Amino acid sequence: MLTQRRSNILKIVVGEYISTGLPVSSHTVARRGMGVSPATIRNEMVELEEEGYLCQPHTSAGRIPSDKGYRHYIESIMGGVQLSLAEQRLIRHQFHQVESEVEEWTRLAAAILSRTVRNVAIVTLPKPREPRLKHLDLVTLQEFLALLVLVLREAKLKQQVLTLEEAVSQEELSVSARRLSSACAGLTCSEISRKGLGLSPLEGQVVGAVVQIMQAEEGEAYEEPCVDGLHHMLSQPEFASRSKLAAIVELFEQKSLLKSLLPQVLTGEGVRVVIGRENKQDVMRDCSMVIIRYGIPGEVGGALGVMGPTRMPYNRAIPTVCFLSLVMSEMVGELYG
Amino acid sequence: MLTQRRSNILKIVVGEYISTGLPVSSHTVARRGMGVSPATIRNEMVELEEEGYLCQPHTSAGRIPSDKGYRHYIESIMGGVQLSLAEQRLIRHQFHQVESEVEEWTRLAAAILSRTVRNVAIVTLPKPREPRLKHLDLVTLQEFLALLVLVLREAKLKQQVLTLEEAVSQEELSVSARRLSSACAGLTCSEISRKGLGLSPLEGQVVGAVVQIMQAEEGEAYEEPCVDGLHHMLSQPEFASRSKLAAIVELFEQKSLLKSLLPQVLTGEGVRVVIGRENKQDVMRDCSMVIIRYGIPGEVGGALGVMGPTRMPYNRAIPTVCFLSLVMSEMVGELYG
DNA sequence: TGTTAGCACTCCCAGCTTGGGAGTGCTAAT
DNA sequence: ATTAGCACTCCCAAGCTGGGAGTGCTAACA
Repeated sequence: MLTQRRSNILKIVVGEYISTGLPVSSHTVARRGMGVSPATIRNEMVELEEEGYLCQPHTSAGRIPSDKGYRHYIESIMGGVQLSLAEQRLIRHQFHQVESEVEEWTRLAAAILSRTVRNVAIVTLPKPREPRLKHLDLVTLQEFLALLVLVLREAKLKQQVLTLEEAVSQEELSVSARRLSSACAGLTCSEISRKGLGLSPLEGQVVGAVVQIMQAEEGEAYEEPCVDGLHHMLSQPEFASRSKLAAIVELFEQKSLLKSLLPQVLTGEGVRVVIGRENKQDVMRDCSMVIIRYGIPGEVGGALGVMGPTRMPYNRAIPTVCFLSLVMSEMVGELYG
Repeated sequence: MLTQRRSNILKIVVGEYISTGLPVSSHTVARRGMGVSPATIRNEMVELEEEGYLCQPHTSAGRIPSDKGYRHYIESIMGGVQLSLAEQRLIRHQFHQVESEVEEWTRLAAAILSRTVRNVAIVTLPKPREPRLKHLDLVTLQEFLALLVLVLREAKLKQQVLTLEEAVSQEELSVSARRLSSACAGLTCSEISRKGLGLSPLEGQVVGAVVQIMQAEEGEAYEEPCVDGLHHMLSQPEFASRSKLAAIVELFEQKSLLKSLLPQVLTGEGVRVVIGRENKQDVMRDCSMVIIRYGIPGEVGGALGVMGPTRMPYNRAIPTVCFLSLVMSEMVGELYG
């Protein structure tokens, strides 16, 4: 356990380093109102370094927080900071503007998050744990082409073009669509596939496609994420090295990689902070993530979070991520009942 | 008009500079089989420089092509290079794999393009010039919430959540949907809005939403583009300066900016190459674009292209862009008849 | 015993210097 | 017209250097 004074020093070092990016000297800490001289601070800093909370880039430089230092700052020093009511109102207001379009939610969340934290934001669309069919429609495109439209329970659309064996009129398609739609409404993928007998060839084909689409939907833990704020990374001194930058940017472009990363990290509820070497990926050694789930547990949900160098404004990132999760959960709740 | 020899020299300088990124010396050109000594090459280079095809970074360096040099290379020297048949087959094959999903076409095109040219690729979804409604459906979500699903003529889906004035059953919704769907099928936005009289309040609300969605659809010249290969820029020496890089990345993240850029450039048919200072945007001063339209002229179409430093492999970029346009046009044609 | 002023020491870093080398333009000979 | 020879230019990486910021240590002090 840290003494009160050491705790204070750590707090100042973390705060200062996060805002300036430069190693923090004993003078700087003393000036931030500790009431003791730099020499005393130095003595304390030696202790903090020995206990692993701080480190020195080189002998005659100031101190910077280690991963452990950040961890302690977040868990024991920072406290449960929240967004101001004004900020909360503003965010809520922005969400109500795009209430009717689910896809816009994620974009908005990503935009807000990346802007407030000045780092890269990742937000996935909400995804049901067990997708159920709500409605199904068939629309003729050309003689042998029809468009299959699925509405999943969570107001999510899926489409696929079907190449038909024979020409079918829109009326026939509509009849089949209505039959299948009422037969399969509310069912899961596996329930539908069990029904797949005693149907006309056309209906068989449609059901096959439906099952295929829904299976693909079921397979993934998260939707493809929306990414915003990549450009923030360019201005960060920690990404000065080209190779590191390239590796990270590629990670974000290959959104499938991100998808595989989310489930590893997101076990359990609540906000999760992963700092520096706590990351499994080598590329992320100098990065931190603040991520969280949102949605209705066990029913429908997604993930959102922010990623940046370990020198990240956690006192902004954490409350913003938490609040966005809350708002998104509410919106999902309202829509999906 | 350039003499044959100067033309050859320009060709070698451009080719060499594109592949190495270093100023090209008279020795290098001589070694590439001109049959004359470096001194002769130098004399010619002085002429080429005076005519504005080449320039020198500094007095005692080799030459690099100017914008005018690239332009001449593309128009008079490069010739109508094409992709090899093997490459064409490979690309066609890849497209047939994702035949049924329009959105995948654009992603695939962007992936292929960015990979072959090793630069950033931009591909928009196909968009009808004058969207027409094909089909319409209403699905109840909750007591006062319904999902409006539009199928536009080009197999494009749109969705919107409607907040209803009163509770309406799925049956009633289906009846209204069927009525409106058959009444409005094949009509444009303005034709539908003219019909907007003598309807029930519910139907009025639906028609209102339909008109609004379709108007929004009509307003834009291009769909939001899919971007791939941003990471290629990081390895390019011309983006060594942080500020330039940041400006460009931001341009690509703000996809709306891109959308506004496309119509400016894409006037007329055929491939369009914009080199360096020919760009209107200051950020793009050192960049080139190779872009083209695809689709069915006057009916439905989109844009695709590649962007990178002026030192771009035009002899790959141009045929790839052209061929992708051809394939995408065919696919659009097949689907939309 | 905790705190602090003083001081020698460490080490980074920006700026300068320098030598080598790549490449040019010019000239004179072929 | 072409080219060998040569002096000249200019970049650039490497080495050097002085200043400065910051530390750890010591000894004095409350």
